[in-house]
Amino acid sequence: MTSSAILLPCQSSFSLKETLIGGQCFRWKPHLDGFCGISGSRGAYLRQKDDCVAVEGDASPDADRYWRHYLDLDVDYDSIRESALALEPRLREAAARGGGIHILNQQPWEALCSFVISQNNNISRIRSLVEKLCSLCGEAVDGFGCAFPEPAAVAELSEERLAALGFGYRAGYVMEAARSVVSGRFDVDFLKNSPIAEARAALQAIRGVGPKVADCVLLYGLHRLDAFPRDVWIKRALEGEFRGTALEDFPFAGVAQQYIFEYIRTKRQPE
DNA sequence: GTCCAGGATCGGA
DNA sequence: TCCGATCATGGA
Repeated sequence: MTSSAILLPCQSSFSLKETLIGGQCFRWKPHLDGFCGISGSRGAYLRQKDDCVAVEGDASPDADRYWRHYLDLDVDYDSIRESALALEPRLREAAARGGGIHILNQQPWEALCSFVISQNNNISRIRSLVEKLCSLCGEAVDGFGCAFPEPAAVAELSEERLAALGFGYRAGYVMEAARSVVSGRFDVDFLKNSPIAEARAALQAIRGVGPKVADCVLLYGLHRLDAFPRDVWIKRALEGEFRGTALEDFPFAGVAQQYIFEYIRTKRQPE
């Protein structure tokens, strides 16, 4: 981390921590007063200082543009949050807790693979499994560990090998996800531009991808903010304090969902 | 030992 | 269409 830092201006409400550690992505680790991780083939050490994010470790000429986009810093989340609150006042507490979250612009394949792994699993174990996959067949990124593997590299593994690493019954699903990308069945352009019902159906045609994982891929991998992943926590909230909410049809439903997810998972912790 | 986790699939009602 | 059983694994 010897390269000079790039400073990216951000809205003062932005929370780098909640964005990187809140369950969208499983590759960022706390480091000193910031976070270390890899997106695509780029490693970086990110820190937030008030209205800026400092980027170190990426000497690429377009590092500024790349990380601005990855962190979605050009989108006005203050406006999204206010419209969500206007639509659903019960969101007040959740927005106070998770309102600094941005939706990352992750690689579609990484989101597909990560959330196939995530099914019926807890976050710490998902992180561990994703890390194993990267170490196994991801390319080394100087000073930051291994990149998320290419789909072709995963497609060349075997179900037995993955199962032996602890992937359990998901091993076959991970292989299938990789093959769907290699074969072109995972059509990013279609998923990005089709009506969301069609995009969901296309994703659920991949074995191991159900309704929840499909929406995670759409939200986190294709940046479709109208997607609305329902995991066990969100289902509880929808049957409890958010019963009858209109948020699911909100154009930025996925953002509101992320506030709720952060809120219900952390409200019993001091911070 | 039991329960749970950013669930999906399958067979049977 | 809906419901329950089942699927590995490890931490609480």
